[in-house]
Amino acid sequence: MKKRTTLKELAKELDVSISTVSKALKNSPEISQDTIDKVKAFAKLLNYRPNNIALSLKNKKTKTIGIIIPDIVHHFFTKVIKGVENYANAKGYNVIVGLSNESFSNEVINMEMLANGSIDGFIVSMSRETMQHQDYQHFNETLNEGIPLVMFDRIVNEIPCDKVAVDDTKGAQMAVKTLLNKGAKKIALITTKDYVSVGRLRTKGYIEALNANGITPIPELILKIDDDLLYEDSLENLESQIKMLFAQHHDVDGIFAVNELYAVVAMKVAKSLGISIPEQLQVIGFTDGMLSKHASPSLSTVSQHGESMGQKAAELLIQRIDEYTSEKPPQPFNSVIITTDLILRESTK
Amino acid sequence: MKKRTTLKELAKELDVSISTVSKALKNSPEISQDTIDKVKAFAKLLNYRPNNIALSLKNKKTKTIGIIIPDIVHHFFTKVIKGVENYANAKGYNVIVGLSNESFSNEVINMEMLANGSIDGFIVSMSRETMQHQDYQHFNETLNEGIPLVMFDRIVNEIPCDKVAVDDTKGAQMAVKTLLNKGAKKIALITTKDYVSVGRLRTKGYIEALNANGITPIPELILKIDDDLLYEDSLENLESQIKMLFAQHHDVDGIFAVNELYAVVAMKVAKSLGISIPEQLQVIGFTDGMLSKHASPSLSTVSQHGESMGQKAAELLIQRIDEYTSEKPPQPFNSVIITTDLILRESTK
DNA sequence: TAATACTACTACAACGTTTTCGTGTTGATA
DNA sequence: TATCAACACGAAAACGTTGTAGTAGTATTA
Repeated sequence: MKKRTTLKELAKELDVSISTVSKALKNSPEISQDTIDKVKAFAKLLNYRPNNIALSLKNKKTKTIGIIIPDIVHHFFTKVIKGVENYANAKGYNVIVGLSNESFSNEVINMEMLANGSIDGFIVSMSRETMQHQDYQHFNETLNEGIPLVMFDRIVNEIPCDKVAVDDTKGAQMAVKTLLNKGAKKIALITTKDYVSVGRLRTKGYIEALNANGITPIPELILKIDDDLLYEDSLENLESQIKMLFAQHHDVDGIFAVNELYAVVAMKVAKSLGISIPEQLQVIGFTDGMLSKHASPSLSTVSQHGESMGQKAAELLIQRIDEYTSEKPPQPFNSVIITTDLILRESTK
Repeated sequence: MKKRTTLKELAKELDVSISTVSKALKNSPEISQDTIDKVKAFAKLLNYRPNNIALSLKNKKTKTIGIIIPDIVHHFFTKVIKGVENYANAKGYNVIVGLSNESFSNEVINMEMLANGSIDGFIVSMSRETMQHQDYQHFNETLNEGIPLVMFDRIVNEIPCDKVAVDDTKGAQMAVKTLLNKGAKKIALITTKDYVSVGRLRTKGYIEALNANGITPIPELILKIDDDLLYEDSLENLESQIKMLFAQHHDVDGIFAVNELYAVVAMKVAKSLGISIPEQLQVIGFTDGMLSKHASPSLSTVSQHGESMGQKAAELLIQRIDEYTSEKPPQPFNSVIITTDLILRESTK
């Protein structure tokens, strides 16, 4: 196990100064071609590679961005990470991932752990708890310290930063409108509690689409699921609520769910009750993940283009980092909307 | 936008030396309580936090580990990351993610990008291309530079390092044995090409289980899928191969697939052919992901415990990092096997 | 009262770079 | 033969820390 080669070592061996070595490796015109060749050859021999940490310290930039997400076992976030990685890597940046596990304190701790010089900027999707508490102090502190921040998906207006989101309302509208067009008369909604911004916005889209078609939304058809503990385990609660819905409203012939899991579970319950899809019941979900694609019947869904979101977020962030370091006049903050697409599969007629 | 506070600034304002400030913040007995209190109060006021990069440079350790995986849009890897993150964070480490996208050169580039001082160690699952080329030079170089490395899941004996893997062969054996016990007589296998180590090992388990029960494996029943381009898109190839299998062997009553996607697709094809599951055909997959849980019928599967793998890998790596820095006598390399569990659901009787 | 021992600090080197500002040697010019 | 570029290189500061090795000034001891 050898130690890493440093400029100092090269200098000593070649009997020149550190400066000379450094300049030679950068093809400085100050250095004779002879020396350049010698230094380079020797550097190659010893497999010299500049120490990134030293460079970070000197340049005051780490070429690393931090992405903080609530959950990594989740197709959508995974796609976003992929988009971020792709763009960031192409720009010479590394990506460091922090998981909040939907917990406020984890989010804060994670950000503090990184905001000590380890990263040049953040890409964040808030934890559920943060949305609930509406405590955005850690974001503002980060911004005050001069660390740029881009929020995505779960965004909130109070924070002055760049944002990337999906047109949740419009996507939901489109989905519900499509169900109506395909003949559904009584459409139920399975959504989250209102503090989840995306759930709230998609609910809004659902209601607007109904209103636009002269249908008065029926509160009983709107299931607001509290998925505090849900996610991986204990879907029973969800299943039983859906069962009750079907029991009380046997004429429901359309379901719009704000994520693919809810939609798939709804289909499962429906099938177990002998309801045929899409003949008797049409279903559309949100987020185009593995589940939608491989469910049976496969699920029509609103695609969020997570990878594009990640790319855009990374682009905005790196742009902002450049702006900060170049002391350019600050640009106004961007709010980019990634448009959704409706992907029709077997769960709709 | 303020700049970050440094020791120097604190020192100047308080009219003491930098050393005094540094020591005061660390409660050094060299410093009077009076000064300590003053320094701390002022530091809090200015929201001082030590610069991590400077510390990394000084201590020659970054408290960061790099994890290189072939694909992040994949439940298993995602679970592993979660496990790594949890353990690493608890130990004060950050996790930086590199994606190879199953490409050899991406893997090499990614590792080189990080092996310049940015990280203290690697956790790696090889790309498919790397397995194919059998070119492990970049791993060995990394090790030679004194950067510890832990491989997981897709491992290979040639590399002298710690390893964490699943008992692929045994897990497959168990699955096939279970199918046999549940009455299956003619069991097909859907696996990968042999250069994928886990596919090869699971195939081995399949064959051994059959042999142990006095059944001679039939080559035609073994589908070796070339998923070079597959994954996200173009499942048609896979579907048509499975269709052909059923056409030629209508009496197949069991399927073991080396991942959940293959299993789910197999079920889909079977259902489309009017084959009932689990009555006429029983199916078991590998990897307990979202698909298995929410497929219909839900899929019996061999659970890999990705999170445990990640935890264990992180544990081994951090242990090794500590060993390297403390100049302790080197311990022999560990090869940890995470045992699999068979989770029985609706796709088996 | 001089030697000694604390106390409470400060100076400085070091980690590995880059970069600015010298500086000594050539060769050409007046 | 002085003067001055041009050339090729070196010294040193800087990035923000930490820790070792001083060093004043005061208090204790012989």
